[in-house]
Amino acid sequence: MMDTSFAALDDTALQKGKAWLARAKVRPTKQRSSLAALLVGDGENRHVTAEGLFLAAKSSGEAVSLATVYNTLRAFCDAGLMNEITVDATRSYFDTCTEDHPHYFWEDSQELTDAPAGEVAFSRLPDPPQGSEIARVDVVIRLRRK
Amino acid sequence: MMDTSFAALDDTALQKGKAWLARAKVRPTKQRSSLAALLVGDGENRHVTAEGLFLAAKSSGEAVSLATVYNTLRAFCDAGLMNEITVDATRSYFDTCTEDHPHYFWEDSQELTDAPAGEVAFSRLPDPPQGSEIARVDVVIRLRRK
DNA sequence: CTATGTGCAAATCTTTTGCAGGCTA
DNA sequence: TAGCCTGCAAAAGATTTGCACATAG
Repeated sequence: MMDTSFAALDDTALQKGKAWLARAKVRPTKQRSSLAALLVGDGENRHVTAEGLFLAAKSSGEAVSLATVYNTLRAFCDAGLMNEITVDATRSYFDTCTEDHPHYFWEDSQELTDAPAGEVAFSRLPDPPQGSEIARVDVVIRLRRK
Repeated sequence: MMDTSFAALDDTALQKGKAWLARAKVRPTKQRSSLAALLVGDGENRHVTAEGLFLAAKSSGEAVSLATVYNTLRAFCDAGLMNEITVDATRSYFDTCTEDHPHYFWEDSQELTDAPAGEVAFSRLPDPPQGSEIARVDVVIRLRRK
């Protein structure tokens, strides 16, 4: 249910986190820097729920309130640093990769991961109905344990 | 936000609704028959939210409680009569078409509709990771007014 | 008649918000 | 210093559940 593999919260990770915030002109408060470090401190893409990130912060020793985690994830999305992915009607997932790419959703563990790059392609896409344009195409490959 | 075009609740629609329930061996109570008539009474596919169906029932004169609408939609899904579609983290949508097909999601009106049949095709799909199989591939084309 | 469904209200769960105090630029 | 940020608790929505009553087969 939660992504347990977060970046370690060391100085290197903190620097990377702060650089990430600076790139989007997001003010680096203590809480935001910690969360950023957990998210991008090791250069990996992450798919998190608010609850998962909250628990990760807590167990890494950084006390951040759940409300702040929500507000911060929202702020990161508004700043273009993350994307919200809709795969489950009851929970929001946030992705540190902001490009439009396909996902695997593991129905057993409720985990969200990237589908292998370049392995999904459309051969046909409809023209958008008149007066509209395609904002994004979400592809979620739902996996079930066999 | 809600689908306002529901089938009229006349005798023909009721018969169709009851037949639909019978096909899946779902007990045709008064409320279920009414909701089924609204959903499939005219043979069209429908994409509804619980709230939307609840309001449609109410304005067609059939008093059904919101809790029952939720329970009923859940029951229809369990019986294989409908599918839940995840497009919005805050609301659940239900589709009377149970085949795996792509959708348009109109971001302005929050409406969900079918994308034109046959207009979406994959040229490549990844092999499912070992030990897993693909349960479904959700494709949601998000549209924005231009 | 018996199992199942219904309605209401209350509970639950996720996410947002108001406000007083804290911290960054 | 001024304005944005944080934390807490409370609010807000969507959905589910407990329980007494109703009803289909």
